[in-house]
Amino acid sequence: MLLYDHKAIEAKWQQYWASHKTFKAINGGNHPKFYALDMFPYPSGAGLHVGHPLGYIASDIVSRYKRHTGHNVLHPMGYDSFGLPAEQYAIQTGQHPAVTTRDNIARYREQMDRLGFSFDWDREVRTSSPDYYKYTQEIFIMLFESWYDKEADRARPIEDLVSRFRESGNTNVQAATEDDLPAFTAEDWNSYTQQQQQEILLNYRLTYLADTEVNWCPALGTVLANDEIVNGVSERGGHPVVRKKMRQWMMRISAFAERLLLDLDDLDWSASIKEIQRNWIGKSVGAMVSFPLEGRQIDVFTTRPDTIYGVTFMTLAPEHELVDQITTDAQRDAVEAYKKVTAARSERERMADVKTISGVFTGAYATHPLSGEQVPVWIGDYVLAGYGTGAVMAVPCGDERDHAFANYFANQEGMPVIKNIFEGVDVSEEAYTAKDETRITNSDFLNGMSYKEAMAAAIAKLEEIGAGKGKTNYRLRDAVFSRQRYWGEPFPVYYKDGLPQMIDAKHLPLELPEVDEYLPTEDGAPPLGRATTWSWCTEENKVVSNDDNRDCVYPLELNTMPGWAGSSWYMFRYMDANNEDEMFAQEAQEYWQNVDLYIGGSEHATGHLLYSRFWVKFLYDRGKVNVEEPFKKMINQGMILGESAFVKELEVEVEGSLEKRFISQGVNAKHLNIKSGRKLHADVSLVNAQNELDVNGFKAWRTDHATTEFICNENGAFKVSREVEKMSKSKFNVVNPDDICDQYGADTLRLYEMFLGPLEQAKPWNTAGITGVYGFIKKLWKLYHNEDGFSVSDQPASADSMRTLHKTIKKVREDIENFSFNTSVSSFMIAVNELTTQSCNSRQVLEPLAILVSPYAPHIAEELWSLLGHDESICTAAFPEFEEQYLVETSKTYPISFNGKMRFTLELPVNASKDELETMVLANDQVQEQLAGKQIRKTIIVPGKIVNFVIG
RNA sequence: GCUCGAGUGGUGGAAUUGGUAGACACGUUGGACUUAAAAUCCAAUGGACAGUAAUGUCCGUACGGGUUCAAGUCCCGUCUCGAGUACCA
Repeated sequence: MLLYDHKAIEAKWQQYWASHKTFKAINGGNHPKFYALDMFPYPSGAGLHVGHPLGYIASDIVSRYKRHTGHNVLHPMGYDSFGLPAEQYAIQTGQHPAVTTRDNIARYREQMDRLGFSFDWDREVRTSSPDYYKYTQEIFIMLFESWYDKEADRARPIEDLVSRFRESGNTNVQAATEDDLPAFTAEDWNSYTQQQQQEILLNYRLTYLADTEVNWCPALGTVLANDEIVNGVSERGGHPVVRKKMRQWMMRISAFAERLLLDLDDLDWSASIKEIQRNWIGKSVGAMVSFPLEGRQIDVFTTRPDTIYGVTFMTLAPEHELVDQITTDAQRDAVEAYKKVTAARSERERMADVKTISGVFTGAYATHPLSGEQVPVWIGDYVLAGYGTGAVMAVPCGDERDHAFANYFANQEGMPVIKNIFEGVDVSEEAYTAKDETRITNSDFLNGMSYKEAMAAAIAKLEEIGAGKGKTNYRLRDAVFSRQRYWGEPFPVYYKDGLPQMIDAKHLPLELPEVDEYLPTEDGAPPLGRATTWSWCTEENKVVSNDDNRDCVYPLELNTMPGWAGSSWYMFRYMDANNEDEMFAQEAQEYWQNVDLYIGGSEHATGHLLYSRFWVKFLYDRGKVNVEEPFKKMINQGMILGESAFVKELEVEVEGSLEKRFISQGVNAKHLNIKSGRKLHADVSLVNAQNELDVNGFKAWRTDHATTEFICNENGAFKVSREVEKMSKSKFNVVNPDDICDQYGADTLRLYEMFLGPLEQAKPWNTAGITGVYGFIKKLWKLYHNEDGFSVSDQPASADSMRTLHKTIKKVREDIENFSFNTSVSSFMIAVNELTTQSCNSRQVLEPLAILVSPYAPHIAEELWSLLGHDESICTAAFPEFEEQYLVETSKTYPISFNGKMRFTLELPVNASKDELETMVLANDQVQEQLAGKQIRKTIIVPGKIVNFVIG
């Protein structure tokens, strides 16, 4: 084979790897383990574009490198195959989502197989497969049967809690629950009915049913989690979202807030993702303070108890439950009117418009717990019902929002003059929000204290008089876990007397029922409400018809689980993917531990990456796994952007009537009578590297524009304009990896994707640039061939060639360790260019070179390896070791600078001392020339680096 | 608004601890081969100025300052872009 035929070579080796199971990972053995994981894809109908494989290529390079360096590598792939698009498609076409999903997966698989990934496909998982989701259901049951012990700071079995209740009631139990659960004694507990006991336990379980304000998306017919909403509309589809009260399954992730925050420190993740998670968890340390009011009390959370004497008024959220009770008759009409107005404003309006200040005085006065003063109580929508207690103590001198509110309502009834408690600070114009630079004044016992001292003293005093206590608040809310959808995991739950009951894990999976349509029922129940066989028989332990009237038959839950359920634990399933008896064997997990390298997009920062950390901590507490974090190191690959092509369309007036014209980029349009213009996307496949449009192709594609006249440039070509945008079908700028593989091959595509730039950066795709790496591959091939065919000599290589080789070994090893793949590709190019110049065809160099490139371009490497006479796959070859001796040089090219400016270079002995260097350099003619009689004021010589003269 | 990150040729991007800015590619231009095209190969390519030329000088890493023998790299200020967040008390 003289010519490099990428199609034949790549097909041959892909087949070889598949039939030999080259990448099958074994659990155990003497080699150190390495677990490289990609975020598994949702198999969409559009297939892969060139942006998708970027991360897969990077993880594949690392995986192949780790195999070469003697690691046992786990590198699996699977599909996050429950999700909305398949269901939307089902609604439109009636095709079962399972069918759509299966077809899409087949296409993804085909595309991935062409790229030569070293996945162990025997471990594939699909979240929508009952073999998999039965364990997702099992974890749900485990969560239901657990509570969070704050004292031990971990999750525990619920039986444990029950026995505590039986012995001593709930007064000594510190559990993560909603606030203010009524206290009961052991006698109380034991006197409760089964039903009452279950209702109480529901308040403690890690997954529980609750009536909560949820984000309801009418267009999608489902609720959405906070992280599924972007700018007040749904992340998918951009539909409006409204608040609605619904009974939903919730996940008590808030119990884990502190651990989720703390353990971030030890993760090798990007600073930005960690920061996003920190903000999302939103820890704030402060105090709860109670303000009595006519036998009731208003509780507030504040991060600034040091400013307690600066309280000028209080503000409640309009939805606050006390509002109706405390409002005076005189203010009632105004308060009612305001409540009406704010309730009508959608969440989105409220968010978009944060500048408008609004509020109403309730007429009520609370009592300041320390000073005893009367403090007017207002309502205002700048206070959020959902955070803290839904009420604030307003300190205008130290808080901008309070200051703005006080200013806006200054001189009105119920708005006193702003109290100032900061020494020597003027707060008449704006609030003083700095903490550390002043002392407290006008504050009784806090006078003269700093922020820190006053914080501690105020909390101590409040605790002493029973008016408050130190408290830490988190922004992180419990997660809504119910979705009113069809294509998700069914809950293993049936209802008996309105109380949820778990199906025993041994009867799982509870498989999705068939439905006639994938829409909600007429009375608004989720799609599962359409199933006629969707009841649970507790005697037969199976799903039975809804018509079954026996006493042992109960209705099943109609909601399904959200997309993040299956993806929260899949990294463990890969460790023992075909286990039919349990989710994974303990030994398998103990062997593989957790993921050493996780590669995926940063868009999952507050969804998948937070929820999976939560589930892993839970599984750890319950002894299922021995690690607390799923992903030790993570890299977030940047998006590959598309280069869209645009055709400019003008509307011109010709003899009194309006006509359309397409005009080429760079053509002067002054002679036309232009009325308006716009640009249309042109499919990038119709545009060549010179930005010239295939006009006939365009006309055939956009038949609606077939008759429009094209105004071409002087060469008769029609040029489009280019713009970088997100790669997507709707922008007609999608580049398909299959096309690239056909034309250039997978090795070239892999190299080119890496060559584009640093993995983590977003960058535009430009197919034209691929010829550079394609040329490299061909030059690499030629190194091993002469006119007659394969030809490698057994003669030792020259010193130059050995230097080139070892320089490259060093660089590539460093680059892979640092995930700097783009610079490796450059150094391969340099190596091949140099070896070509050196006419090197020595086995001594070409054999290790094949191994060096094999993680990046595995097909050509395998082919060369086999041509070199090896029977085994190159994957088993040891990665070349770098040997310093080949890089040792006798001389070094020194830059000689004058006043910091490099003037020329000199070859000087590498081992010369400072003094020797100085003597040699000064003896040089060029130096004397540069000096031109000027004096040397200072000489800086750094051996191995530089020589610099300061002259003048 | 706040938080984080980033600004280097026409383009993607290189550049250990401060030590020869622009590696490697793309594109462009010129040339070779060819009836022609493609492919391939060779040469030039940050800008300005001077010179027939080899070459030399000056300016250049968003902008303005500073530290240093020496700054893309360190410090201060400004601007722009991107990401996250959005009244979180």
